[in-house]
Amino acid sequence: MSERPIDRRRAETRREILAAAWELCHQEGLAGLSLRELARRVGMRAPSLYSYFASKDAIYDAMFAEGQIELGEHMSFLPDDDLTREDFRAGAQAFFEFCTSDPVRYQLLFQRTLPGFEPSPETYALATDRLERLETQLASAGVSHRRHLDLWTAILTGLTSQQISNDPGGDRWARLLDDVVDLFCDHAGVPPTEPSKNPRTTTRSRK
Amino acid sequence: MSERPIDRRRAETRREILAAAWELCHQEGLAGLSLRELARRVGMRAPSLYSYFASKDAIYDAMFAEGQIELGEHMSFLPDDDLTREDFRAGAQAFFEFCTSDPVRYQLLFQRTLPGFEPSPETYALATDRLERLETQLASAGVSHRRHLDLWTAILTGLTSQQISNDPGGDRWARLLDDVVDLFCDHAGVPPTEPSKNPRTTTRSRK
DNA sequence: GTCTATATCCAGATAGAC
DNA sequence: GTCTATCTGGATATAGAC
Repeated sequence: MSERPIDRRRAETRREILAAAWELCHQEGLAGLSLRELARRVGMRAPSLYSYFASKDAIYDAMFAEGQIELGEHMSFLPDDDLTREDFRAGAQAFFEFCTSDPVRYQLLFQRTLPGFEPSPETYALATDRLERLETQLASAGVSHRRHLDLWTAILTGLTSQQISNDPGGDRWARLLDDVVDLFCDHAGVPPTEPSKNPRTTTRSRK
Repeated sequence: MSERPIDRRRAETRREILAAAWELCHQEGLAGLSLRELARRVGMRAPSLYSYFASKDAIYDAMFAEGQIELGEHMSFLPDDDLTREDFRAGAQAFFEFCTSDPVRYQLLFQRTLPGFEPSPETYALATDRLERLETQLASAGVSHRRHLDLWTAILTGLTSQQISNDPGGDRWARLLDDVVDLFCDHAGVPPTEPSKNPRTTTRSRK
């Protein structure tokens, strides 16, 4: 289970390559990733990359996995049980911020735009695990219909993708977030937070 | 103003090339458009395409324009004045169907995923004209805040993109459409349609 | 005017020397 | 592990036949 020095070094080089790949994609677009240029940036020739990744798609796959893990960490502040309306608001804000802060990452994780690329089963499992956790969280707030889960994801990705496509760097859709969360919560039956109490320490009326 | 035969022929060949380009993109993905393969499919060699389009991006631009015009036609059944809640429902259904029926076209029109490609000003004007018409239509139903316009587009593109990305060919998000339209209309103050009257022939209570 | 042929450049990927 | 050399093939652009 412990890492040999050779594996540590190898993992470090992989990380270095991935960091350069992200930077390159930020500059040239997700599909603009070129192995020659990527290799140049880490002081290699293109064929040497194949010692670390089996193919260009394997690099995309590792980036996809990295993005999913980052998203999981970014959302990990949310409790698994007894979500309040405040948690919905904070969760929406966090997801929105995560996505809009890196449109290229958003494109890789949530849009299917790279011809021929599909995440590997192991990597895709990261995405489904995350969705299952969300399902659990919503259910803990009494939102247990798949319709409501689907509505929640549609609302969030809708605001997010509009913000990215039509007002990058701005807040035209960001400002709608709180209203939309309230709209959803009213619809899905998540009770309003009592303004006089602290939602994180109050006993909930729901059992 | 009238077309010379030579221009007619040229326009026809352009249309033929565009049709083949759409077919190729449907098969290989939007970014998978190859000029060699495109030329092969219309019985040409690649360089001959340059007699009809100045560049590959010019082909994308023409496809973008074509898509915008198709969308305009697809939505043209909607009146410009006095939209009812029924019109919102029908409009949402029509937009959703238009988008999900051709994910590649949706990607070209609404997502910014082709590195380096931007529609020309003339072509982009088709998109802004369409959005202005939508603005007018919403205003005619008393929905005149930009917040509501933005919410409407976010909701529609959210449901649409989720359907395309996560349940292509299915109806998982399509089934949410009517509920969401009602949610939006309640929020934006579009009055419910009286069930006993025909919304297209009834005198509206709103002036 | 439109075509074929060709030139240049760049892409992902592999073989094999070291 | 990293390199050079090379394969296949796409994108752009030009020359010149017809």
